[in-house]
Amino acid sequence: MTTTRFAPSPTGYIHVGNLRTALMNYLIARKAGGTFVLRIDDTDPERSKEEYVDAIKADLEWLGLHWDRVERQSQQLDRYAAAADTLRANGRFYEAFETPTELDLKRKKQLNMGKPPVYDRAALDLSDAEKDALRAERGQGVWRFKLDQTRIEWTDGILGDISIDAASVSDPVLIRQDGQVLYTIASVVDDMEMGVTDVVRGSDHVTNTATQIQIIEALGGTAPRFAHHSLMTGPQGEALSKRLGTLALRDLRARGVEPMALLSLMARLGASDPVELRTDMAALIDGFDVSRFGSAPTKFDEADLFPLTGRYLQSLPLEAVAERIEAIGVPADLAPAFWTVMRDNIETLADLEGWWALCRDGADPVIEDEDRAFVAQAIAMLPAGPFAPDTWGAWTTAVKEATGRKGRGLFMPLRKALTGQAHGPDMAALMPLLQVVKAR
RNA sequence: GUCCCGUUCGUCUAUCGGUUAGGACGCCAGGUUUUCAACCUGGAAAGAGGGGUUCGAUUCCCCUACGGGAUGCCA
Repeated sequence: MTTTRFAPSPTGYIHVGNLRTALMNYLIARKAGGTFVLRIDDTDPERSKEEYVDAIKADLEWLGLHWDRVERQSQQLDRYAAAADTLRANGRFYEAFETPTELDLKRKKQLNMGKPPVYDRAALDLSDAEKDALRAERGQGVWRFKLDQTRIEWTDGILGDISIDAASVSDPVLIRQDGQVLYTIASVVDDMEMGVTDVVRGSDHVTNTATQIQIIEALGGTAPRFAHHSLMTGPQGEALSKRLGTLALRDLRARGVEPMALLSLMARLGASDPVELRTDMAALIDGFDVSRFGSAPTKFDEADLFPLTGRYLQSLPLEAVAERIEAIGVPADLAPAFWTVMRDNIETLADLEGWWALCRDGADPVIEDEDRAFVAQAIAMLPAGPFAPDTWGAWTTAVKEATGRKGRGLFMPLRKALTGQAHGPDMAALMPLLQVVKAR
């Protein structure tokens, strides 16, 4: 049975980058009829905050990415300790005593000599007496996993065949000096115990995967399938991390982005399938295939979200937005007509307010110099309100006969005089909603 | 520095050595609509650079450049 997981650490709000990972895992699980686990990676008590746990859940729920199970790493600490014992028993775990400063110095030296900054395994040569002495002097050491220095290979669901030389990677620290268990082992233990079959995450984890494969094997497990999607960049190819501040899900939500618009983009961007609006999750699940994603960095442009949002809104019936329309002050009797007219002309629901203000208060007319006389004459012919659905047709026909104008030259000046804009809803349908004509 | 991955129209991408290099979105132009939008038709638009291998390279190999990632007692 397919089991996937989304494993955010509650150290901030989730953003579009996280969402891509979450969504892929969600869609894979749903498509296979499997299980989608939400795992809160809160092993770091310093940075993890409860506030963010709640925020992450709220964001996922807003999008409709419902999880089947939720787990917290902070409640699995005994399992990690047990795994550490296994590694010790296997001879794959060793204690090291270098201070962060010493390690930093070693790395700099290696770099200067043009060598890769890989931990030199000096601790492996320590005798028991030396360890005792160091422990007495410095306290507990850190525990490192002893990599088997061969090439680590796997077939990645997106990247294809990957091969990494373990000798080019430092033996990972799995337990800190203060005893805190680190992500690398916690993640592996959880994936094994939760029966995760498919690990889909960002390509920033590729090197982790190499070491984790060895850890899994050392613990007697079998590696799951891995797939690493590319990371996104901004529209210019710049690292997205610089702009992530404005790309949190809650910011996008505040800016009026609709969940299905966001999901439609994220589920296809970077894949060979066209990005088009899907109005429900089933349609998204249906065409999803992680192997169709490319491995090159993907440019993400938040501007793409708004046309999709607009198209989504067009598909909504009045009931879906009735509350919002009432909230901006549209009388109940006008609401159906208002929504029918406006939904084709908005990008986000926030745009409705402007249109309602225009209907309620009228718009400052925009009149070109050469149209001044024409508009004055036409406005004089405009019947008194309230307007009916046939007002526009009757009025423009009369104006046409009186002035000889026709086509665009007839309608555009009138549109601009009444709405102050060159673009907007169908005038015939808009007229009954217009309460005030400032051009009078 | 070292390691991993990458680079095809503006964007996301297709192409398992031989194609007029295809599609989608966007853009432009016509058409339709008595206005806006929508829609229809058409159009412009791409293989980073240099070497190989081959009858033939976007495709395979090498180098260079550029981009992203990794190189933590973060995740």
